[in-house]
Formats: sequence, C-alpha cells, structure tokens
Amino acid sequence: MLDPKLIRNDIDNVARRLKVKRFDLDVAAISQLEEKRKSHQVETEALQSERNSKSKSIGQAKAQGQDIAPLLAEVASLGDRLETSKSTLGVIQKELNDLLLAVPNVPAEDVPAGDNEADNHEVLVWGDLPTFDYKPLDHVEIAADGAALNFDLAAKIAGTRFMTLRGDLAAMHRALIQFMLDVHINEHNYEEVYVPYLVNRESLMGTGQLPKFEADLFKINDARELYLIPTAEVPVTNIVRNEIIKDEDMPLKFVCHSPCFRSEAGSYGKDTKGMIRQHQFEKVELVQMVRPEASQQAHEELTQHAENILQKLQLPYRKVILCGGDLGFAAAKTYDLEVWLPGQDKYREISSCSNYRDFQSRRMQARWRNPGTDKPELLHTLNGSALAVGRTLVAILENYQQADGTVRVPLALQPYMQGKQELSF
RNA sequence: GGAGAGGUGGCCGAGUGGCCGAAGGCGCUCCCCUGCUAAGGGAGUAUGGGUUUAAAGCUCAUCGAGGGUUCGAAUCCCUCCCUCUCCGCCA
Repeated sequence: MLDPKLIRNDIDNVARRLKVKRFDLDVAAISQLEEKRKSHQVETEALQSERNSKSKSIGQAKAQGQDIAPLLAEVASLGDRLETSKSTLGVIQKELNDLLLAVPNVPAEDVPAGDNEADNHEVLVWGDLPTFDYKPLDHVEIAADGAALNFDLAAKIAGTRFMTLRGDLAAMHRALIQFMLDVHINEHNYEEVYVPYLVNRESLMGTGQLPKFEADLFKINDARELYLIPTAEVPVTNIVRNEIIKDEDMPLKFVCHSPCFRSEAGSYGKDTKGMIRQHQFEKVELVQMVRPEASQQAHEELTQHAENILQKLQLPYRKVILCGGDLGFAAAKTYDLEVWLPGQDKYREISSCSNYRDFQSRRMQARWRNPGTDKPELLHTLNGSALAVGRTLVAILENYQQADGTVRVPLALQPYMQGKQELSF
C-alpha cells in the first residue's frame, strides 16, 4: 500500500509515476472520496468526543447522587447521529481502502519505461554458452523418456502440471536444495527458517497477493480459509507483521526452502510441456528486512547472492532489470535472473529479486525503532529466489547434457551426491 | 475429537459497568545521592489514526479478533481465533 499521506498531498505525482507501471490511478475518484472521508471523519470524531464527555459527566452526576435524567435527555439524540455518521464514514473508508489496496507500488526512479518482458534492460551477461556438436535436447527429451522424470504418472496421481522424479534425478533435486541453503547460511549469513505452507488471508494481504490475485492461489476448501503458499515470501515476510524490530536486530536475513503452489490461472497454453511451469515446485527463498536507507544496497547484495548460486553451478545467465510494465504489483524494483536453456535456445527466468521498500511493510505494519527518532518507522522488505529449484534442475540437465544421453553433475553439487559425477537415464 | 482454565502495556500482574490507556512490580532511559561494588531517592517509558506540512496542542481508536447491550464496556452477552492442563488419537 502506498502512503495515504502521499496520495493525499501529491496525488498527481503518484499518478505520473504509476504510469511507468502502466497503471491508471483514478485521481478523481480518490480525491473525491478523500474529501468526503475527511469531513465525515472530523464530524464523527467530534460527535464521539461529545458523547465521551457527556457520558463522563453522567457518571460524575450519578456518583454525587444527582438526578441524571436531564443529562440523559441531552444525550438522547446524540447516539443516533453518531451511529449514522459512523456508518457513513465506515462505508467511505472501506471504499477508499479497497481502492488503495488495489494500487500497485510506485516504481523506483531508475526503473526503465516499457510495456512488457521485451522492454526489460539487460544489466549483465555471465558465463559462456555451452556448445554442442548435435542439436541440444530439452530437459523433457533428456529425462522424461525413462522413469526419472514422469508427467503422465503425476497426471494420474494429481493432474496436469505436476511431475514425479525418481532415483538420481530426485536426489539431485534434493541436493540442489541442500547446496543452496548451505551457501546462503554459511557464505551469505542468512538464518534458516521453517514456516507454515498454509497461510491465512491477512498474511497474503500483507505481502500483496490479496486482494488482487486470488485466482493465482490454491485455497483450502474448509472453514479456516487457508491458502497454499505461492512462495515462501508470504510466510517469511509476515514474520514481522505487526512487529517493531529493535535496531540492533536489523537487518533480518532469512533463507527458507519451501514448496510453492500456484494455480497459474490464465497460463494455460504457456510452457505446457516440461517442468518450467508447475502447480507445485520447490524454491529456496531469501528474505530481508532492512533499514529504509539500506534497502537499495541490500537489493544489490541479495541479487548477487542469487547470482552466486548460478555461478557456483557454472550456469550461464543474464541479469535484467524489469521495465515498468513487467514489474510486479508490490515491487518498486526487480532484477530477474535468466538462465540459459540450450534446449529452448533462450534465457528463462530462474530468479526474481525485488525491493518492495515500505509497500509490504505498510500493509503489514512491520516497523523498526529508529534510534535517531526513537519512533517506530516502516522498515523495507526484499526477497528473491535463490533459486527456483525445478528450473535449476532443468538448467543443469540442458547445459550439462552429453552426446551419449548422460548428464554431468556440476562440480559444486558432487559433494551433495556422494561424489557422483554423471547421471544416466 | 472430549473435558476444563485462560488471553490486559517490553515482561509479570491487578482491575468485574463511569474517577481506567489502564494500579503495583520488574525491566529500560534520564537525573540525584553514594569514594569501588551493592543499595537508595526522583522523573519518564504503548501503538495506530485524524486535525492542510512539521512540532506543540486538541482529538479518535486500541485490554486476542469481530459483533451486540448501554448515555458509558478491559469489565456484561454472542461468535470466532489462540494458549495452557487432562483424556483420546497420532508422525
């Protein structure tokens, strides 16, 4: 959520900046509602104040044994007026709030203009693309012939957009998770957390998935109204919801492995083949809560932490900064890391690292105590995949494939696989 | 799943209709006293919002959450959530 004060005082500027994100802020509707809100709130609070003081004097009169009937008469009509005023205010506030909850974050100053993926700017390219003396296979051709990777089996068990892994491939999948966690914990100084995979509405509101993107989520069909997490970002970031973090505990740096569940409504027809787009996948997620002035620097570092995984695995990739039109709802700025997939002959997203600034914090009331002012202030949140495990597996299969149909195990991963150097299918 | 007890400020804990945003204690901050240590005295110490910006002032809300009763609710009623104890079940 954007700062209501900013929207009140500088709405045209906010609208202008949101244009970069291809979002049309309804300035007229908001200004009008805001005006109504103000007058009704002032009126309601005045009535409340009056009622409070009258009630107090009734109490005092009663304590002194005086007749309170005249006072009661005085207050009689107050209740109704207050009731009316309150409910009108409630309606206005809800309307305004619903409107504001649907307004995306303002992009950072250095976010390039653009409509979609095609307009993202390349920041760097890393690694040499592998060369093959045959047409490189895609991961499905490499692994799905045998039992190692099986979509039909998963379809029987669950449905489309699921997969099963068996044997060495399942082990490599697990090894990747372990490897990534170890690097982030030991080299990048993150604290590992384990969190619920089912979360409530408030948590999803906090990070911005709700109310706008309900269709992308799997919802549990019972009275508890829980949702399967689409990313560990949701439970991990919500650790600080309604909290005031001590300055000496900042910044908080969490790493979390979790499964992710996405309904991917509207994605049908895209990536129907293979494990690129699944309803369930594993991810190792980095989350940071930092002092506001530190978030830009933290964003660069966090992205570098994700890049380090790709570099250790010797996977060629490029880093792009998302243009306004491609930027997510809650993000102020995002770097995507795209890994090279020889089977597709292109770069594909494997990580997305975002700075949310105070957008999520404001929704969550996540604060830190600024020692300069000694007051609670909104902190900044960031997160990034480091990395999406399934897509990393795809990248290894395709980049490390050999003419005889086997796949080499990246050097960094071998200690996590009992020294195994090669997978065959 | 069954039975019971609870949820109050950073923590402990009082409060069962008005004088309560909340006693008292602990902790923390500042000051005083004291040649160290220990002890003692005083003051302060929740969060969010509104009031055209900031500060002050004024004001509203918040005692797990949401409704209700009442002129007035931490306190009474209803629903939900959570915690604890015992029994059952269980990885």
